[in-house]
Amino acid sequence: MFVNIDGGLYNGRVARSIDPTVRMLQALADPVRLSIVRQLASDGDVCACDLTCCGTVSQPTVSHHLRVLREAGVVAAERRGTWIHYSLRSDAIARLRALAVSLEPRAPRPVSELASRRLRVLQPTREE
Amino acid sequence: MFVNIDGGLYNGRVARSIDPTVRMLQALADPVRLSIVRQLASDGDVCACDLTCCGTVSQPTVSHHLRVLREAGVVAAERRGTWIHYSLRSDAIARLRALAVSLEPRAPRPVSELASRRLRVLQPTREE
DNA sequence: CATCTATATTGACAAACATCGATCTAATAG
DNA sequence: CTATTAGATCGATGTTTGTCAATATAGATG
Repeated sequence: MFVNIDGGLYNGRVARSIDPTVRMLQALADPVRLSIVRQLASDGDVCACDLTCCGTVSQPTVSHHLRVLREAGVVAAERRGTWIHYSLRSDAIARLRALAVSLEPRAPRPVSELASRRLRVLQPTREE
Repeated sequence: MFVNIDGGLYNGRVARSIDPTVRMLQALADPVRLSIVRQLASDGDVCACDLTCCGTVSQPTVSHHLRVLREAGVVAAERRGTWIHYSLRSDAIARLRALAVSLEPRAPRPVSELASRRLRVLQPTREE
């Protein structure tokens, strides 16, 4: 058992990732959950019953997906009487936007960063 | 067997999603793959060998992840002699950014959209 | 209290997935 | 052709995940 590339423990598989960005992406990376998130984005504040009745998945499945989204910090739940209203968390959206921006192509990096690439003394130098 | 919420076929589980955004999110939602993508974003153009040697996962595993990223349209591969260079696809990043923007809170929607919400004749009207 | 409705939880099951060792393929060098 | 190196593919394995039916919980209401 050793520490993995992302800090998670390795025991036959990568451990449940601690990186909040990965957790958010895992939560979004399901058709039903993304559909829920899109509905929350367009409606702002949605009762869980509105999500249950309109989909093709059962109520327990919707509840399960809402739990995944909640535990990943993507949605917030607020009880109002019998109903529970769900809404998107703005920090989650901010995190997603930050990821997109961080992956955007940048201006050429300083030489100091390039110098840290691994040496390849046993291989012919790559052109470029 | 019936059509699912996202158009995929249902046969005990949601079929492999056709939604390219979901495919992209599934590809990104893994610690090793996100780490690869981040390295590609910072280095611009990376030889697969540089990804193999620096991680804690084996070469076949890296190759597998690169395949997933390639098939999801996140990265592009280009052979240069013995090496294969990988780079981020700008359309994938654009898609990610578009998703983030589409989830951003908007100005209040026109009433016409609100009218499509389901009627709840058997329940007391919710305040709000 | 009993009843009803909205959600959550549990348990089970099959499909998908991440991982690795072993092997295969492709390109280059001698 | 042989040897070497970079990558991909295969097969097996254990884990995770999405799904549902059944059941439980929680608030409201009579």
